[in-house]
Amino acid sequence: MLPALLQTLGTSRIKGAWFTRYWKGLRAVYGENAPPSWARLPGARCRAVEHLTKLEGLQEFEILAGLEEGFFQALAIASEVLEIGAGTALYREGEPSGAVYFMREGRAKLYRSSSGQGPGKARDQILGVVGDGSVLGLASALEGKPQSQGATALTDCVLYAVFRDELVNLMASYPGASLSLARALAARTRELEDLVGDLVFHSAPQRVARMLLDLATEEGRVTKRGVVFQPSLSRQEMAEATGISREALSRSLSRLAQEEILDLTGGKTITILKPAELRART
Amino acid sequence: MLPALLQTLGTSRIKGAWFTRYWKGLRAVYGENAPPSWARLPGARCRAVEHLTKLEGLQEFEILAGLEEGFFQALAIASEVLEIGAGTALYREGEPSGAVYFMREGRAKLYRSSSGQGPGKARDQILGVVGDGSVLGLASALEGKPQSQGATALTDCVLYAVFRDELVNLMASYPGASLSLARALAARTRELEDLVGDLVFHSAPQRVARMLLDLATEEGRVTKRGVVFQPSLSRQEMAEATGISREALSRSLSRLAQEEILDLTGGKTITILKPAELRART
DNA sequence: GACGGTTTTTGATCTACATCACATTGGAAT
DNA sequence: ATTCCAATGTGATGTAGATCAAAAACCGTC
Repeated sequence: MLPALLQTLGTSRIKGAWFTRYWKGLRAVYGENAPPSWARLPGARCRAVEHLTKLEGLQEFEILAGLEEGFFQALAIASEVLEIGAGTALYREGEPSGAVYFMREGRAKLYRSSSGQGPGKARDQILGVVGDGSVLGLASALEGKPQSQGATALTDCVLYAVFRDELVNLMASYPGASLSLARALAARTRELEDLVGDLVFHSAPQRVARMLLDLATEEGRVTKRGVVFQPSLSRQEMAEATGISREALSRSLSRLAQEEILDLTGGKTITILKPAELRART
Repeated sequence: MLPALLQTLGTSRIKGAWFTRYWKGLRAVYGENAPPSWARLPGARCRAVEHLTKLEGLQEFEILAGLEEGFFQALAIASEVLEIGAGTALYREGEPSGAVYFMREGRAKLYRSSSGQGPGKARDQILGVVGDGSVLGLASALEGKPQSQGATALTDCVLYAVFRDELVNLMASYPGASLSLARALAARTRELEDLVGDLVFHSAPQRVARMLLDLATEEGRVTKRGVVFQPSLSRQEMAEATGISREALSRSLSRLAQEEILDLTGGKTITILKPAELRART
């Protein structure tokens, strides 16, 4: 591979070179040695927690189940407990990857922004909504590249934050941990593939139906009338998760309400009256 | 989380439950213990290769660079050298994950199919085109789930095949290997995120331009007239990679040729006459 | 309660792209 | 060459969903 080729095409063989540009921009803001990500989170409180409490908390993570005692001890020492309020950005796209976060409690959205020209024109695409027990920022941390996605808390969250380098060191010492975290990454690739498939193969109403079912699965509870839930996503965000415009989402929902598949009259709460019917629309 | 909820919604909290259905179908065909994937590849030749040769070959993989001698020894013992012809399906979506493949030589496409009703209606979406030095089927192998994607050789390929379980064992013994492979997975998630971003943020002509640049970066060479290459993808496949219809792709290309950005008169070869201009269309 | 601002809904229009139908090309087989 | 078949190109048409514009609902504040 000749450098001439890359120069002529203006591309780079290393995928995501695009981010490097971003990163350079951010280095200008944050300086060469970026401060630990959470040190500059506006809504964050870094809580001092006893070692034993941290240890117990970490051992509850399903993805870490079965790992050696020594690993948990080390991870507890390396991690800080972090509390952030709903709406706080945990990290932004293009920012240097400083830490990895284990979500103990709360929900967050992972998203990507279009570098859309002109202010007010930028669009977001939600890549996933994650809850208790997930790992955030792992991929970028392993690659040692800037964040490929943004993460924002949808509800108040409690997280364990671990510095990138410390996690990598831990992974190098505890093979089981690497394997578990690799599995977590594998699960994310599958979810992303699902997303791609959904986007290209299904129509907007179908995607809306699926999105509702997914949300309800995570956030709903069964009642006599159907499945009731208060979505953690605004309509705008639902549209971003579905990959359509806010207006189109609104119309889809109205349509489903009109057909008495949904009940939207409850203010912020949504009731799925006919789950089977909704599923059939997938 | 109540089972009642899952049952009412007809969903599953475990993402990708969909594949389990596929898998069950395939078990009916292949039986409970599926034969090693490559044993039933029609166009495959399993070549007996000396240990030392395998060892050297494996050590050339960039993603494995710097790992311990012992790991390479073990991997060489565990792996088989496989040759498959252009067009051979390495594995299919939904098939039980039997092995992981290290691509030594050749190019392959990773894709997902729509479960489109009715024959002749099924569509494919190409998730990526990979070349020398890539790992195929790793994510599904780690998850221990059926393949979430299909892989088909675009050119004749030489691969090292390793049984799923053997690779997992190796990873558990050599932490460095887990870490390296986790990095490979991280890179794939980034590429998938790029794909999602591309699909939702950019128009068809923009995606075509990017696809051409990406292909040319991998397969092109610089000449006086511009960058020349023989795409490993057919027009149909280019369309699938871009997420548009074959007709739309054709029109896009014609348009670019008309504007003298491309030269398509060379039969199967494409010449990018004005790389900068093409890049500007991104 | 009335008020201002944000978020959501509804309506009307416009367009990019899919789809269908058919023409053309190009390459393998003979 | 000639024939055949698959792959590709082009033209005409329809439509899903974006976009623009404006009304309506919601929400906190006074």
